[in-house]
Amino acid sequence: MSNYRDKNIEAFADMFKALSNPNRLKIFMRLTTCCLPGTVTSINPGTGEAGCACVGELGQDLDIGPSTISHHIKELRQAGLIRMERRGQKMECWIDPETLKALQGFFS
Amino acid sequence: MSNYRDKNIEAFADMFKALSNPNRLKIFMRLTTCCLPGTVTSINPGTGEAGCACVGELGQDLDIGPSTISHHIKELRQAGLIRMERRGQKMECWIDPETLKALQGFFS
DNA sequence: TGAATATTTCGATAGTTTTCGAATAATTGG
DNA sequence: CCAATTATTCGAAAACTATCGAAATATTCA
Repeated sequence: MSNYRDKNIEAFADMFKALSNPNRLKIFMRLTTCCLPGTVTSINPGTGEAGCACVGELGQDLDIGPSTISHHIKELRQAGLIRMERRGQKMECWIDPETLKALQGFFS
Repeated sequence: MSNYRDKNIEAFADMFKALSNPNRLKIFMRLTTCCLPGTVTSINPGTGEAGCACVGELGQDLDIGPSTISHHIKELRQAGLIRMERRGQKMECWIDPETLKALQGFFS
């Protein structure tokens, strides 16, 4: 009887690939940080839960252009790590809680 | 006051890069599996702890040549995920327990 | 409507990664 | 010592990635 990890090797490899670039990892970590109480910047439009940031905010202090930021965020989204939704002119991003749980389980 | 993750972004990115290749991820998972009681194949020469496998064993069922296996295992070692030591003709590999702990902590 | 803001798409380029096969090295046993 | 086993190094080819800048798209506000 194979377990959850064995059935999803490709999906986990995609997640780790998304996190393998330092700039993408910083974006991911910024999102996990702003999900903590006290550092919330806004409310998820989709879930109503606390904790998200727009593309521009996520690209601050990263020394790469907006088109590259956009590309990286797309990679994180396609790996299933983050979710996003338009709110006015901005695109709000937040960590996918199910995926985060899966990653926590992977190493335990 | 910055935390452990923030100080080691590059190191974590290197670990995730090492795990981002499906073949390397399978090797890593095989090692974590054989570390569990009941599936132990041998004893770590370095630590005396249970759970390790040689390069040839790790490459089984992977459909890639031995030089590629060797390359992948080198990547895992350089990322700090595994440790290895010669035992006769074979090189025995095992998971670095400290690094595994760091990864567990990263997502929690 | 038109300017401003925020983000994405596209095409290009430089650099990196995966994999192979051949050659090389380390170890053991006859 | 020699052959067999195990693993590594090297050089090459194909595929992929990170980044840029210009152009395009979406939205708001005056």
